[in-house]
Amino acid sequence: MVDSAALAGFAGLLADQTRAAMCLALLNGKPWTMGQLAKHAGVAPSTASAHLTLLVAGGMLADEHKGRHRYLRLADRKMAGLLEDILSHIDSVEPKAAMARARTCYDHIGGELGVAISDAMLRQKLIVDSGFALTKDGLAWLEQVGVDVAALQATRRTLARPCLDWTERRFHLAGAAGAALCRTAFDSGWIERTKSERALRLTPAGTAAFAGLLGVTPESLS
Amino acid sequence: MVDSAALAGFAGLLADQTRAAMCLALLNGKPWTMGQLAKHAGVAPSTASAHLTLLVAGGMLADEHKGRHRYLRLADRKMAGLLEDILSHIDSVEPKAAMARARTCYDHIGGELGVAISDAMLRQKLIVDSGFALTKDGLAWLEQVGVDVAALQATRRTLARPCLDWTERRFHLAGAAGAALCRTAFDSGWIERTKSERALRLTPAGTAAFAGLLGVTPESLS
DNA sequence: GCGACGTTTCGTTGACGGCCGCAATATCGG
DNA sequence: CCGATATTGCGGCCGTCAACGAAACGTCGC
Repeated sequence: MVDSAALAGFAGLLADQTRAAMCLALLNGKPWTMGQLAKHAGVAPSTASAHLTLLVAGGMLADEHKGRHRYLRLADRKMAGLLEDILSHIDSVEPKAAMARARTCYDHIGGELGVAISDAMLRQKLIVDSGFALTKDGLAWLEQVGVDVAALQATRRTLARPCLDWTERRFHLAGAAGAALCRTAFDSGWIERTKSERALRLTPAGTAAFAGLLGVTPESLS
Repeated sequence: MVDSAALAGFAGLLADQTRAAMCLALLNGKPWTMGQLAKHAGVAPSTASAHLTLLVAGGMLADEHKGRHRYLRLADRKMAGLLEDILSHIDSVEPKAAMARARTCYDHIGGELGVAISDAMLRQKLIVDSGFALTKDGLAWLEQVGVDVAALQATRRTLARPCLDWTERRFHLAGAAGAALCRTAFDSGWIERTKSERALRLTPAGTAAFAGLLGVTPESLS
């Protein structure tokens, strides 16, 4: 039996807006330094340091001292998953047009939606299994979607690569192509940001678009 | 920014031990009255009333006025599911700072440490397989550890019995001997309480002691 | 209607926690 | 070694919130 003190103590870690903001910032899976988090949360470094010490002691975060920096990240994937569970529950109070837990991972689409898209692209041989490199069909498909492939190839950035999602433990499409696809999805009104600035909502238009382009059905996202 | 406020607000509902105790009590799915919850949480009715109003306003609980009673229950099944998710995560995170998932089970040692100790005692025939009764060697071993066996036998309490651990689904030593062993371990500095008051931390001295007395190695606790 | 009981509101008290600035410590670059 | 940068520790201030008792309110049983 988990006693009330343990539950209250754990919840107390997130019950402060400053600490909550820090944990949310770390949801992208990348380590931040103490100073970055302090600035992000809008508090003095000394204040942030105390908060982060609390969060680490409470098992929410893990830290690593490297030189004069203290890098912080979520303790593990399970913690990231729990945070997202809580967030999705909070979000679910409002209209639930979103049928999937989707979110941006830096500049590309992550979460279940990202994995579903990548799965479908693999199935249709638009990308290859190893390294997620785009096939000829994949390049053509991107053009059809509305991406300026030539412009992408002009940059030095890797065109397509896999990115491991925290909670899904699955790969999804990243790289220049992933970012371009995400931008197109926004521009076309297929996805839009929720208030949380991190979560995505798949619009009805987006549902139709992904169904037509990839055969991704709403059921495959549940 | 807006998101962190929502998260902090929600977590804040559970961040108080009194409110946490109330929510835990409601996890059985049955409605409780205000007075019952007040007594259960150990606070005055006026205090409990304020807390429950908060929890209802925050969407965690639902209430229903019937006559002169106010019946409270979790808002919905999803909320109950979320609570259980959080609790299960806490269970796996709580002992993270310790080298083993140890905890007290009433007055004796439970968790992985308790199971490991009992396993070792079985292996060394200090207790018998059925009923965990102490053997002659077991009584001598307890004396060696520093337990006043004669004093234990003077009480009416069962000397040794098995206790089924919640999460391990394995038996560990309980009864007067289990309690005495736990007390000795505290007094000798082999184990100490973490802040959570429920989890235990095995000290280096404890690691050495259990290794010498039972051949229990840290590896067997992982 | 009249107590008995459960609940709520109000006002007060006291403790805890977040915040800052400043000083101290540790590391990196030159 | 020195200045710059990053982080931590220490006081002290201030707002917030949980706690209580007393009193008011509403309901039930007789």
